[in-house]
Amino acid sequence: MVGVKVDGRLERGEQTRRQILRRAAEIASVEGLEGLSIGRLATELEVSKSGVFAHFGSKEELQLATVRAAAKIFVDEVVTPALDVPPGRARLELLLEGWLSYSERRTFPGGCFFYAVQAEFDARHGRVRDAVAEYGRGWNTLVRETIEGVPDLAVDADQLAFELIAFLEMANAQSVLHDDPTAYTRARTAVRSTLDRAVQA
Amino acid sequence: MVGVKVDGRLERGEQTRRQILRRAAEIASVEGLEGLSIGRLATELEVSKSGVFAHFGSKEELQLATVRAAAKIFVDEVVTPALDVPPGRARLELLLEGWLSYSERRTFPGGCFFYAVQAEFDARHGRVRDAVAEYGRGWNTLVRETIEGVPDLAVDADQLAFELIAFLEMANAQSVLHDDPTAYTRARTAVRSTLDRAVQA
DNA sequence: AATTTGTACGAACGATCGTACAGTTAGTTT
DNA sequence: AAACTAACTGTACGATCGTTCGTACAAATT
Repeated sequence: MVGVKVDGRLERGEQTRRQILRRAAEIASVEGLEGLSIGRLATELEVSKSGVFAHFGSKEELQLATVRAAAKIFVDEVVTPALDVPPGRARLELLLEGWLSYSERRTFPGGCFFYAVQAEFDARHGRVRDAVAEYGRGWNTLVRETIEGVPDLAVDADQLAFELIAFLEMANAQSVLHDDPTAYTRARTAVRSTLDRAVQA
Repeated sequence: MVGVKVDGRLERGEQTRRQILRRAAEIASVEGLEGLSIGRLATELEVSKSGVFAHFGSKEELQLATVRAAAKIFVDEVVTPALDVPPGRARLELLLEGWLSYSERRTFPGGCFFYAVQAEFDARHGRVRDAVAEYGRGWNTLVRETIEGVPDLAVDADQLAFELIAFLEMANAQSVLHDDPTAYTRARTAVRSTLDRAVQA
């Protein structure tokens, strides 16, 4: 039964909502979640301002929904492919390379969505910051646990996760700011040598 | 002749300007250079909005002046102390530790000013982004040249600078976002082991 | 066929944004 | 003492912000 009875109105609403959130995530990766404005979003999508607003009820809810939508894209692009291979060094390398590729191919036009919004909200207060921080913790945890799944790797997993993630974010930052794709090469070099060193410990 | 004849009006103006820019840099490190508003700045400093505006003539000029003012603080806090010791490993370590301390002690309330504004402007266009990118290049160059001043360190200086700076920025990001001071410990560990490994190469 | 439900619209609100300009005040020059 | 100058103020502007509300219309339910 593929064709479940579906309300055409709800269907249309969800589609509009998806379009709004996709565009919102794109804008936010460049101009930040505060740079997002409901009016601009409406103009670019050629819908009414109140139409956009009605989907979320407040700007804060729009920002939260945008973060969730971006997280879904991130998971699809980076996390899920890595979880498709068994734990071990291959999974770890796929996870890291997946991140670099996700950033490098500009899944979001401003580079990694979460790099942008973490830096934007890190020193603020409120629900958006809390949500962003929570996703950051989730990413840290995933990397750490993936490291722990690698045998013959008797190092501090937290420390190694810190260093590896640092390389990824640095590559994103440098490549976007200076339009310099070699940053990804440097990150790959750093990841490989750090991993090699950790395995022979 | 210490008491050079000075125009008291210009003197007062410069002092006001300095107060504006100090506060502007503090705000921008938390809320970003776009989060800065002339009206808010005026309210907090208890001066008139037009008084603030008159000092710069446009918001973009205020942003540029804020970046320059923050750069001066950064140089005073991080760069100058390191240049006071002769080139070599001691200077490199002082430079890196100076940065970590500058971030850790919250010279700017939102952590490193340049981390915040780089992430904010990296994907934009215009004079502010160009200025921020230029200071970023200057910092990269300084770290690389300081590395090159260390004897018995036959590694790719660009690569090493990439990795070391990555650790610093990661510490800043993690500590601010998660209110976690142990990020600095991790960065110091990473810096030391990376440096030790580079020196025995 | 009548009624309810959900999406989207248009107009308007108070607040705040950056900016403009004429006027006030205080220190400098003549 | 008069003329001038620089910092600063007060008021006002058009634009845009997030938000509210009443309405229009299509789809689903009765």
